Amino acid sequence: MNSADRLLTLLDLFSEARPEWTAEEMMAETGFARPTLYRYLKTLKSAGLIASVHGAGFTLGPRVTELDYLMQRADPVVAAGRDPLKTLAAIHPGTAFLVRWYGRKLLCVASEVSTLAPRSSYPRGRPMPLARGAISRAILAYLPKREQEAIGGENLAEFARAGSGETVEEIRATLRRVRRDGVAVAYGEVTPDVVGIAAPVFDGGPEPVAAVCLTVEETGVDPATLARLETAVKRAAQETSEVLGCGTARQSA
Amino acid sequence: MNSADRLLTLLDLFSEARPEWTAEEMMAETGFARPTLYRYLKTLKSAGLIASVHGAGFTLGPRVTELDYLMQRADPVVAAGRDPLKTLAAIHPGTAFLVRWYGRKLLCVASEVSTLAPRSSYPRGRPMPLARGAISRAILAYLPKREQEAIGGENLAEFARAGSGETVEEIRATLRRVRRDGVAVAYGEVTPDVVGIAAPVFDGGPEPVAAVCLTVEETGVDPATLARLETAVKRAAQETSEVLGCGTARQSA
DNA sequence: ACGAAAATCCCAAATTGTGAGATTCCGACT
DNA sequence: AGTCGGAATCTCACAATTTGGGATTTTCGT
Repeated sequence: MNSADRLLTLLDLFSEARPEWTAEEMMAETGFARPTLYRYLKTLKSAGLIASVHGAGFTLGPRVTELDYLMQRADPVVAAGRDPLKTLAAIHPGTAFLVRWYGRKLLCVASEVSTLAPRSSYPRGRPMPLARGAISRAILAYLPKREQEAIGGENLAEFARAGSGETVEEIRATLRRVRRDGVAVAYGEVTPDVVGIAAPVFDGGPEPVAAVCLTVEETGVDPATLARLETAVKRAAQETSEVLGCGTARQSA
Repeated sequence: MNSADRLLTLLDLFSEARPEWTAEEMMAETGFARPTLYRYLKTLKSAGLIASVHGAGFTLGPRVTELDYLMQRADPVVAAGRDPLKTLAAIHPGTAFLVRWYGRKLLCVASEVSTLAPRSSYPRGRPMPLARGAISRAILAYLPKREQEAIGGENLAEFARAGSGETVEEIRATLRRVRRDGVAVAYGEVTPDVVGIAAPVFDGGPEPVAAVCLTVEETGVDPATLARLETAVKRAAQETSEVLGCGTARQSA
């Protein structure tokens, strides 16, 4: 681990429970010597990634907000999903949102709310679980076997709890069904009393880059309605993929 | 400039116009040797600040989004301003938003929309101009003389264009009036046909940490309404300050 | 399986980073 | 306004870490 890596580990200190750190606390936590720590802090501060708050302490800085704003505005996936999400949300009261796949991580990146009292919210930046919920399955179903096995093996307990299978092979069987249907459905796996319906988004490459998800209240979703919503979610995902320059073929591949 | 500083300059390459860079392009732009560049990229990638996209190229990475989410959720200013913003937006159709002051930069951090067809939007991360508009004056009015002079001197042309004064002394006179009133008003300085009304937020320290701003359509805002809105904005800013643990005394100091 | 581009490795030279302690700076008090 | 205390920076000797040209390996796409 080189000097730059060490410097960047300072960013990992900040958490929701502990968003503010003094230099002394950082020294204790990281073991860096005083001048070294201050050199690192100076570098991060001049880059705007951290800011010193009045009094004594450091927090994450404005550059983080700026960069995320930039990312959001320049993200072709967000742009492509905007209209499909709006259309989708208008079909049924609930929340329609877009979740990007980052290799080993799922993050909400955009959402449209069409109910006055949403059960849960899915704002940009909210992490979604990797091993349960409709989104998880909608993405994993389209990953190569090797990755499915790796992720399955590392999260067996969570997959089992969600009812996706007790073994890697069972999990893969569940994922094959999702792939056949082109859509995943989950009942209260992420939020109680909420049904999640998700389908993958492609940008031309072999792996999905995101998923479109619609969450609605579980009460009053009869099989016919569910079927209608599944179709709508698939269509939204497909429209998004097409804007990203992906032929429809990939979707069913 | 040390190695870590150079590494972080890579983040500055990304812009809305150019959100994706190949390694070759980065080498050409920065002058880093190939192995050096790849070492830097590896470091940033393992920190999640950049991601390599399928094909060939790099973009900003998921950690940026995660960190901003964290920042937003842990930000006491955002939390303190939530209810006051909602209340404020309900008073008149328009947009009520909160702008944080970061030393030399103003960034929107939260907003509430109460009109169906907003003239402009003020999403988290949007930068606001430093030298024109109600927000600018609401913040600058409460900075120490030295900083007012520095910022005034560096942006004379922009202040003049906004009608805030042709010289540093004139600008300071404008700011004194804002300070006396406790609120700043601007007619179409940032967005045409929109009136901005802003007041500063304090957290107990001597300098403001943010401003509350309300923007409404210029047409149909008679003097009486304006006076009512000014009072409402001041109250929202004051309420926010009080939640942050600042006595009301500071506001008029 | 093959070829091209992308990413990593190797290693000698030397630039840069490190850290203990002293010092300066800045803000908070009276 | 003056003084105190903690926060941030400086100094400098030592050496560890970074650098980069070129070769090599890996990873895709076809």
